[in-house]
Amino acid sequence: MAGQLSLSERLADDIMRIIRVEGLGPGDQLASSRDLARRFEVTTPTVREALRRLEATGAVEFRHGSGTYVGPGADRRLLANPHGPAATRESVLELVEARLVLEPPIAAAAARTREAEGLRLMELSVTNALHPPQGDLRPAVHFHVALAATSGNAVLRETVQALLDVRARDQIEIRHRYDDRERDHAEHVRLLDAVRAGDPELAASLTAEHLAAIRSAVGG
Amino acid sequence: MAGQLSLSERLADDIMRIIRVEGLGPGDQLASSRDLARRFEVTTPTVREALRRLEATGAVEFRHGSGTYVGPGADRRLLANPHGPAATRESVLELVEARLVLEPPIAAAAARTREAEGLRLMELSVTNALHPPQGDLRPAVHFHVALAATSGNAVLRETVQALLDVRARDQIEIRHRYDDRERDHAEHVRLLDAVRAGDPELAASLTAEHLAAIRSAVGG
DNA sequence: CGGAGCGAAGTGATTTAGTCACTTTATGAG
DNA sequence: CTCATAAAGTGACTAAATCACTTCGCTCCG
Repeated sequence: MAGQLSLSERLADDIMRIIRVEGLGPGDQLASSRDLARRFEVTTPTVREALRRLEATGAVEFRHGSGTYVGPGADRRLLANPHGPAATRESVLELVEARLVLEPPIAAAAARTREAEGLRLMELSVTNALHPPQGDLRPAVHFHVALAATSGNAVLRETVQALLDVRARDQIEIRHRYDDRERDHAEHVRLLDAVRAGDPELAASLTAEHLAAIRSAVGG
Repeated sequence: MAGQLSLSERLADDIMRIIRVEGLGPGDQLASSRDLARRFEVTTPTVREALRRLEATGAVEFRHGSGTYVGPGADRRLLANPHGPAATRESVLELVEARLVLEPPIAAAAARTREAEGLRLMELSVTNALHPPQGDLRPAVHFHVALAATSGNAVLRETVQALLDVRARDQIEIRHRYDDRERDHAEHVRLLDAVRAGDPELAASLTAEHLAAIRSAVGG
């Protein structure tokens, strides 16, 4: 009753092990399907099944004609379901209300820890919002993710990232409902100041206000 | 620059659509690979790639020789990465600390809402902890998930579920470090009472204490 | 009548072999 | 030097089998 793992599941784990021992990060190219097939002594369709599993979790990305590459998500523990249910008015509201519960304490934790790299990302996100870099193809770190990162806890960062990824799937139809960039920016600046000042209560309450505004805009 | 989705990605979405329009839930059997291949006019390896994607997210499960079945996770928006990084002492601690930030406010929300079905699950979980049902194959709902469900917000429930799924992957090696079932049970009972009484502050602080105990046991 | 065992049918698991489509890069003509 | 083009490498997908496992009905024996 032990090895209940399917071949493609073990294969996927083996491929992740390769990625980790070789220290590959997002954007790095992986060995070709044929190479992997030879290396593990299986056929290419089998390798492809394993890679599809990893693709679903954002661990790898396919580029037709070019190769397979390491994706974001390779080292994340939490993910948004890429095949999750479609958005409804209720589900969008439910998501905002969940963020209203979860993100204020995260902001408070960030104001306590003030992790350096997270602070840098918050500043970067705030400035980029005004001067969107043109030739820059960097993944445009989201402010709330940077805020969570400032807590110094990667699980909290990944949680916020996953919540925003869920929103991203929904937002295609919702975007126009609440897209007040200027107000967003102003609130982000105040939030950044509160974190810089090391004021957990203020950071939490500002986050709550910010999300409450979004909630009412979305139809709460 | 529109349809950048791979065939297996679209196929996976189509299969999820079938599951939803036919109202299939966890445990229900899906059409066979060959049937799906015929229906979508592709070959079986292609269908299998799509199903592997869904398997990775817990949306479907394969049973060799029997069929393909709908899994838990089919309707979840948040997931634990099945191919996430291996557990370390630091990562386990980081996970507990994240829960310490996230779960107290969830407990408070539960004490405010007191959703009926969630309360029932909490009671079930508490009683089952003492009298483990023998012939029962139900997925043994975890107390903290039931607590989150009592908030009435499915995103909060899925968040806690995902966090616990991450722990489950790690816990294989850690289980023996903190397995004080009796103490757990006692704290769960008190927590249930606080929620029943509609006391958000007490529910939050009890949750914080509970998780802090786990943290120090794990080596904080 | 009832249970044990056989076996066929259905299913997933994997292979083999090949074709097509796309991208990148090197080459060579202008 | 520039640009078109050929070549090589890659993923995408097909086609047709074979193997392994599960299930279930049926028969046969008790």
